[in-house]
Amino acid sequence: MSEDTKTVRRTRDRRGQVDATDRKLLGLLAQNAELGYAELGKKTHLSAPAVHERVKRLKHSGVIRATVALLDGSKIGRSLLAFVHLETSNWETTRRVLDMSAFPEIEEIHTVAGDTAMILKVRTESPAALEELLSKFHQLDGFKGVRTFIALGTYLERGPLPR
Amino acid sequence: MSEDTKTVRRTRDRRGQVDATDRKLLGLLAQNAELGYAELGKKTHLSAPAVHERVKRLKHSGVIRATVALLDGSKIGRSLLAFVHLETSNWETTRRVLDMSAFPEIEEIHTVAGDTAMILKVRTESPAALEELLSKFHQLDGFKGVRTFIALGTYLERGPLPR
DNA sequence: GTTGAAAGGCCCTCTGC
DNA sequence: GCAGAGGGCCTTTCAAC
Repeated sequence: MSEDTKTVRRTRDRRGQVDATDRKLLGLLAQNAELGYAELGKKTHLSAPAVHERVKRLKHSGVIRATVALLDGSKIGRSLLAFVHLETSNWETTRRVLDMSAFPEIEEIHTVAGDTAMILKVRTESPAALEELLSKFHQLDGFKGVRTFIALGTYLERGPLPR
Repeated sequence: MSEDTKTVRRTRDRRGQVDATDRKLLGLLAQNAELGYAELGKKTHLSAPAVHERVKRLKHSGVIRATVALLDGSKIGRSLLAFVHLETSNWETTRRVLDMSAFPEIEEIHTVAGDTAMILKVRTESPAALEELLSKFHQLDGFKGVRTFIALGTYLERGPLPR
C-alpha cells in the first residue's frame, strides 16, 4: 500500500467526523450565519483559511444542510401556529399527506410512533385558513382522525444545536 | 401639517409593510440565504442596490429574524427526534419549563390550547438521553403528565414561508 | 427605482511551514 | 492541518436621472 493510498484513506475516514472545534463553529453558525471567517477564527482560535476549510467540509458533508433566512411568522401574515396529529389507516394515505409538502403553510411532516401516525407543524394566516387545511385532511381516503393543538405562545424556536 | 411631516408619516407607515416583491425575496432567502444581491435581482427584476435596500429593511424590521445555518440532526449526534406534550398544574411550573431553554436538546417550546399545556420539540443523542430529559420533567413540582411522540421519519422540515 | 462607478471588505486560493 | 499574503469578487455606497 502506497503512502498516497494511506493518505486518501485517512482523509476519507475523516469525512463525517465532527470534532470539538467543528461543534463550536456549528453552534456559532446555527445562531448567526452572517459571521465572517475572521470573526469565527477569533472565537475558535483559528485562522480564517482554517475556518473556511472546516466550514466548506461541513457543508459538503451535509452536516450543514443549508444557510437560510429565518422569518417571523406573524410578520409575514401567518399568525396561527398549530400542531396537527393525523391518524391514517394505511401507508397510501400517508403517502398522500407527504405529497402535501407543496403547501407553504405546512412546515414540518413527521411520521411518529405512538397512537397517532403523523405530526405536522402548520402555520396559517387565520383560524379559517387552518380549518380549510384540516378539511383537506378529512377528505383524504384512509383518513382516520385528527387532533389539533393550537399554539398560544412560542417561547423557543430554533434548529438543531451541536452537542 | 407640513410637507415634511407628511413624508415622515408615509415613510413610517411603510415599515412592516411587505409587498409582493418582498415576499418573493423572502421566499428565496428562506430557502437559500447565500444568494447574492445580483442574483436575487435577476429573479425579482430588480437592481442589486434595490434588493439590498429591501433586504436591509426586512432585517431591520424583524421580518427576517436571523440568518442561520441549518444543521443535520443525525450528523451532529442527535439521531432521536421527539415531540413532548407536557401537562402542568400551574403557571409557576410552566415557568420552570421555559427556563429549560438552556438545554441544547430542546429546540422548541410552545404553550398550547387543548388538553395539554405545552408542546416541546426535543432532539437527543439516544433514547437514554431522552429518558433522562423526561425524568427532569417528572421531577418538577406541579408536573401532571407527559406524552411523548417519537419521530420515525422526517419528510419535511423548514421555517415559515411567505404567502 | 435604476444605472454606473468607485471604494472597501471579505472570500477564496495558493504557497510555505 | 494551519498561518500569512495576494487576486478577485461582491457588497455597499454614492452620485445623477
